[in-house]
Amino acid sequence: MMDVARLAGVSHQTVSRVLNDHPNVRQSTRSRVLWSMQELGYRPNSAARTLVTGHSRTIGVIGLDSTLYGPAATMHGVDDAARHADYRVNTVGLASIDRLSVLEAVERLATAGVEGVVVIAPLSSASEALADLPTDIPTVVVNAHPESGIASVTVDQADGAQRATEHLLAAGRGTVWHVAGPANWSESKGRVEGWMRALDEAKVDVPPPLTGDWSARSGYEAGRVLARLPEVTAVFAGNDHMALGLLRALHEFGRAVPDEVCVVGFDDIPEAAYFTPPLTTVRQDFSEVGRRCVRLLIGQIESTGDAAECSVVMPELVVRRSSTPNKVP
Amino acid sequence: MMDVARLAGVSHQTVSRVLNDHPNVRQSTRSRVLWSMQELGYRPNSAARTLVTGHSRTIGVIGLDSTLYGPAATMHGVDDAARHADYRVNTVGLASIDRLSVLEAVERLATAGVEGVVVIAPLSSASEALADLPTDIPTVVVNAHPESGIASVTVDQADGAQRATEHLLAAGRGTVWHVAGPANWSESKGRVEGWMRALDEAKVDVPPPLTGDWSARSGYEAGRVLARLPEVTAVFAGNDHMALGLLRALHEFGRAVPDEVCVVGFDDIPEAAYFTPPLTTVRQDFSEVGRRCVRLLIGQIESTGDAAECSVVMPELVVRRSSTPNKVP
DNA sequence: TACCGCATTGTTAACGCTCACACTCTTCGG
DNA sequence: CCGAAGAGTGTGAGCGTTAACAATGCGGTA
Repeated sequence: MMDVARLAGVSHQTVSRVLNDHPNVRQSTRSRVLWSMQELGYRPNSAARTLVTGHSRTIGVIGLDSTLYGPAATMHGVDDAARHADYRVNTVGLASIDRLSVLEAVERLATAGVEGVVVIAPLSSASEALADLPTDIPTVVVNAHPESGIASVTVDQADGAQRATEHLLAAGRGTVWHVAGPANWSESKGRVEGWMRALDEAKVDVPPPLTGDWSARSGYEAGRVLARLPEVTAVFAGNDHMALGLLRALHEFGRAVPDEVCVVGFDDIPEAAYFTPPLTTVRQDFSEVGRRCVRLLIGQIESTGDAAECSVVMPELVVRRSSTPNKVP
Repeated sequence: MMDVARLAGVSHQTVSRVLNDHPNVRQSTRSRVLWSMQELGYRPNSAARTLVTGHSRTIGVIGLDSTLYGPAATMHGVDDAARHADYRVNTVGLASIDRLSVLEAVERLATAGVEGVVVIAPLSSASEALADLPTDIPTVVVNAHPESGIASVTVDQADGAQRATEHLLAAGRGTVWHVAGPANWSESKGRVEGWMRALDEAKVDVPPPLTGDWSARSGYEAGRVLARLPEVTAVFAGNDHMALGLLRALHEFGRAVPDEVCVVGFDDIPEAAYFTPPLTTVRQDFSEVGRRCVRLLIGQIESTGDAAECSVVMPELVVRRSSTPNKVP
């Protein structure tokens, strides 16, 4: 910086002013400084700036070490929004999903000097771990439990699940079975809740839900059970990957989809439209979730705000072949 | 830090020594300092440390703003390896794929003070952009062209493609068609190359390859073309998602897989085993790729090394139902 | 006893930047 | 023609840490 100043014939402070777009710099001086910076290939040192201002312009993201579509898509939304707000993004993948590991991840980021944290790990354990966190650092959690009192952006899982279930009920085939996600995910809970609500309102029996782990494999396992029960005519899968496994199992057992069994998924992954048959599902706008996280977080950071705001994104039912039979069995 | 020193009755330098595990600190002093840190909830300031040491212990990752499985999985490998090496990870998603945007991303990271960059954006444009980069910052590129002379970790795409094609040829049905990935991806090129090599060696005709964009949609489009050509009996898809679309199209046109048409994909995404029918594919160990990237990069960083090393990971053919017909047509 | 060597600790000066303040030079109204 | 306001610029301090060197105290050896 001194070099730039010398070359431009000004003081280091003037260079700093140019760097920070201060108004009181003469145009000619400004361009001379700019030119010098160019000439010398000068790059401001962010560590020094952070040290003196106390602001790192960096947010941390805690993500799951998985390749699940939802978290990855949300991550991109976060990254994009942060870039536009001129913030850097520091990621930490969670080694395991217990609260200790969440705490450790937060600690890592805190030491790295982030100004806020977005948690894309919608596990109960994460929310709990965060609840009794040193509150000295702004935090936004994706799909946190509303009661937890932390700022969060949530997709209304229950609403989506309810609509999916109602859609299946509308086929008039009786009750709807459910392959749920892991019990410790808040998403799972919301979806189970919405599914039950729809069944209750329609006054039909609530069959016992099966539980998977979001993977196609687990959907397949569940499918092998369901396929053998002749009374199963409609299944709401907790996500699209499990729906894929389910479709596979039904196919193997010769149960035609959608003519014998209707299936609905959740997420609307890009491939869902190309399943056999194309999958009816509930779309979540993940990148919007990511963007809102950043907006909320930066709000908290820059206004020294408190307000544990919550933002809710509504999902949308996308009807495809897997739930629209031609003939009634 | 001063506070900690005062509470422990030592100088700030001794605190620093404890922090950095210097040998010459008496055990009793060390624990007293440690206790003070605990007591005061002290956290070292990484900006200050970076400023004085000149090392940020941060690496940058340039990724594609996509939810493709490969890049996401590689990213996790990088994140994991970096964490274990006690480096932080700064991500930047690429807004678009032109060279300007790559350069801009590198510039962002450089300003953020990263000590090295991993590029997970295996586009020709990325490699080119990187080739004429200010070489003042260590860089490792995933699947860069070997000729480019940059350090990289590559999966031997051509080998995988060749083996996939040979596997299809072994069914004895004549030539193998190919749905390639986008032309500007180095992966695509390698896979096309391997496919052609296999056909050449078997002395069979090389049909014109179709080109997709990795998405299931594009595979479906290609499938609608291929399904109508009765001479098509074996197809090698550039990745699993396109294979999925392909399967869908073949199904719609009543072409049985694998009995009429054999299909092989590439990547072995977790869902591939649950396609209808389960997909034969070529597995890439993405997290290994990520881990090696970090190892190479840290090697470059810490040894002030030059050595544009290249590391090659071999893919593996995974045979499933989609390429193993019962009856010969 | 005198002195060397080592373990342990303290002191001072950077690192590159921004902030607060001081200073100079215009410009303009009275 | 003088003084005040304000634009434009420079000076010095300090952000929290580590590196280099200096200083202290202890045990052992000549």
